[in-house]
Amino acid sequence: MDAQLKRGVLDVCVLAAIKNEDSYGYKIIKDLSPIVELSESTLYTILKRLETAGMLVVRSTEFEGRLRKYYHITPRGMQRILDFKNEWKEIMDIYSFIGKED
Amino acid sequence: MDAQLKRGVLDVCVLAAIKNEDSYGYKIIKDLSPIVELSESTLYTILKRLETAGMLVVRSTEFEGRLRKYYHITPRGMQRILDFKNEWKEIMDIYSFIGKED
DNA sequence: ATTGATACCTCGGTTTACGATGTATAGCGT
DNA sequence: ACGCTATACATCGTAAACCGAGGTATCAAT
Repeated sequence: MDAQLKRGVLDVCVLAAIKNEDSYGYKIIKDLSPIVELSESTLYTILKRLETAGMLVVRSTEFEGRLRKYYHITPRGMQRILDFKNEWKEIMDIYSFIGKED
Repeated sequence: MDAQLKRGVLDVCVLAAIKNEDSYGYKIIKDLSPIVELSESTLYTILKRLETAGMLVVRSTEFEGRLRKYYHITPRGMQRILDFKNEWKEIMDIYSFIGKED
């Protein structure tokens, strides 16, 4: 999928990936891979960004000798998802316009 | 609408705006404004980009003393629209994923 | 004469996806 | 013992692209 098209949706995808159950970086990538491909460098950048924005909180744990950071969505993060859904109507209007009069 | 969300769709919007009838910069902005807001600086950047990519061709004319550059879509530009429509399924999958299990 | 609409364009800032690269542990096959 | 793969984190530099601010110019209306 085109990199430009991902902008604006990747953030929300990551939030959606942790919405129902806390998750960690490596697992988020695996879970999202059937839906959207994203690299590790991109994911960790997004996670840092969302944390700074207060849309998720981090809890560092140790799992089988390896560091594992669990991410938990905040109310602000949930709101971000709702905002995106409200914006979806506009996206659909754009699609209708593009497909008009073939 | 969020600037990031526009990426990847604005190009196609501009192509769609000239798809059925040749148009010029100022008019394209007016025609698109109900669908997507975009600034002049953005539009002219996009037009130059699409021209370089061979997706449209330009014809300069004079209209009531003012310069007016008409843009005409090429087969490659039409193909770009088709490609976008094929990518739409992936976008819908993303939306389904985000809305899943509320 | 001044304002607003029409019509074009450029520059710099900011955001963001991604490849390349680095660190470290655990487990498996040879 | 050694290498490879999977797991799991992180940083850096690059390129793409939207936009505000600013610039130029014509024409109509006040």
